[in-house]
Amino acid sequence: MATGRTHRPATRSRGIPEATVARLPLYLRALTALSERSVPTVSSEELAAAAGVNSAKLRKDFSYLGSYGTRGVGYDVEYLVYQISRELGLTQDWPVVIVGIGNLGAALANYGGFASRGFRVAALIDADPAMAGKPVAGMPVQHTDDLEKIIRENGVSIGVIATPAGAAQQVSERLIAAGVTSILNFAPTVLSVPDGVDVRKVDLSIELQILAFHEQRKAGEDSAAPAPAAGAATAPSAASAGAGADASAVVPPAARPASGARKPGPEGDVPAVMPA
Amino acid sequence: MATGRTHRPATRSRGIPEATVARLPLYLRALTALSERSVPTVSSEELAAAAGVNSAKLRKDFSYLGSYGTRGVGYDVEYLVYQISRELGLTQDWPVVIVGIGNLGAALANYGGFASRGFRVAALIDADPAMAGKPVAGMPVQHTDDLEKIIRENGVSIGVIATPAGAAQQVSERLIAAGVTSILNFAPTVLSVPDGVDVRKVDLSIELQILAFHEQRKAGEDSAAPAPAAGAATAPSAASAGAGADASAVVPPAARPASGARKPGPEGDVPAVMPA
DNA sequence: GGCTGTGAAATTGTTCACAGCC
DNA sequence: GGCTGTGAACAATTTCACAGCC
Repeated sequence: MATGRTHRPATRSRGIPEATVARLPLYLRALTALSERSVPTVSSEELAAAAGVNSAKLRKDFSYLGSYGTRGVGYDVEYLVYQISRELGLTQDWPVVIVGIGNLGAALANYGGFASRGFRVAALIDADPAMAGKPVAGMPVQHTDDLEKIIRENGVSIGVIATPAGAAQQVSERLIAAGVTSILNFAPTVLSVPDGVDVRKVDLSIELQILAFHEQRKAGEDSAAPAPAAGAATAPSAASAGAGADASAVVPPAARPASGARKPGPEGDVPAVMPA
Repeated sequence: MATGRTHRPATRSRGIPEATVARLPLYLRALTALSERSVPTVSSEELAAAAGVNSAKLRKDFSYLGSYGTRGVGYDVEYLVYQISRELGLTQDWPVVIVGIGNLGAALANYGGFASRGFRVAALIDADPAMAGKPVAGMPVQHTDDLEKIIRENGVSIGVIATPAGAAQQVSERLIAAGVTSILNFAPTVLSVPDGVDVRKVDLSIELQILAFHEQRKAGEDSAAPAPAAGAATAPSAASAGAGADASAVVPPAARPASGARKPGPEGDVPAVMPA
């Protein structure tokens, strides 16, 4: 799931499966909430419910970390918080830089969820000279020229990229050259990075597209015909969005590129809605 | 991967595996870029590189959609753009609402990636009366009181939640009651929703935690001792972050809760760095 | 009696490798 | 000759179900 040229079996890391690692932060969040309410112990069933998974999976996950529970009783909340934190590496301080202080970058800088884990925003970096020195989230924005210096002086190994897509690859190269080995990428581009560098992607529109896929299927189940949306009326005509949607959006090509008739698409080839 | 009480085999949807669905938006993005450069055809190898996957996987993925390529030649870009768009349901207009117009909500409202797919931000909603009427991304923020009305009048079936964690569950209930059946949740909470409602989560700090996990392992490989970070000096002491990190963060509990000696953690139990 | 820890089974996802077509 | 489409092998993940301990 992490990108990066992961050629090694990926989970050579130390036995803990990737899927489990991806859930540890979920468990940690649920446990932290319990800890704040001074709950001393939880059963796998309760904790699983709080984390939104099923209990068998949770127990299996924890079994990769060690035997931290007590049969007949459950798990000690504080102890487990600590063990998971340690496993995730959150018992140490992780300075991060955020590059690209637009709307999203500023939102990230202000996001409390970082600081409350072991992450410390060490610097905000932007290419716009007009931004330099302006305070965002109580911290002056610094110019890209100083990127390498900032990385090195702060011992940063994790970088967050929130630049426009066009700048992301170059920014990632500079980050990596300066010593960063993990990147969280919000720009909608595939970064190509050398071996040994981890990249994780968050793409907001991808998530929406996945929802749309399922949403469409739901509509198809209700009635036989693939009806438009769930709600009723309106739909203010003109398929292209209000503001400046690039007109290229979705145009049904004549038919198949070459050759004549083929088997139609899996569900019948008729476009449900077709812009005129 | 989608949350929601997915009890059905999940991929009863129409044969297309979830993992494939999750990659379609990636392919679509790469194809759109090619289309803009007027590239007529691509091979699975080229397209795979552009999308950041390997070609076997891409071909397998496409084979679930149908036989849209031409042996010896490759795929017709325009045709494939259309087929994937249709499969994802992007040939229709999807009005979405964003609830919670803080930093993140505003960033989402301004994010161009939505409009350029089939998504149209139909309304911005916030609970703060002071926000009401204020323009964000060229659109007046509306008050939560009108949530149900807005949903119904616009036929919205997809909602985006960018509220604080405490408000998220209640907002989701109101959205669902008003007709929303898919939710993209940015609040760091597990939403519990009825069957038939899809939830996808994006949690910024979770991604960072996963990176930290791998980062920690890397450090361990370099030298025998688990060295701090990659870079060199600094690390401005004081483990807790600058601003208002909740002091409860990470406290190593005395030892095991009950009983005496146990097998130590998988990697040896000594905490790498321990706040004094 | 209640609940964890874990082998074994079932399911899902990925990669290989090659037949089939242009 | 080049490249897609796909069965078959392989790998990862999830779920089951129950032995083992408190």
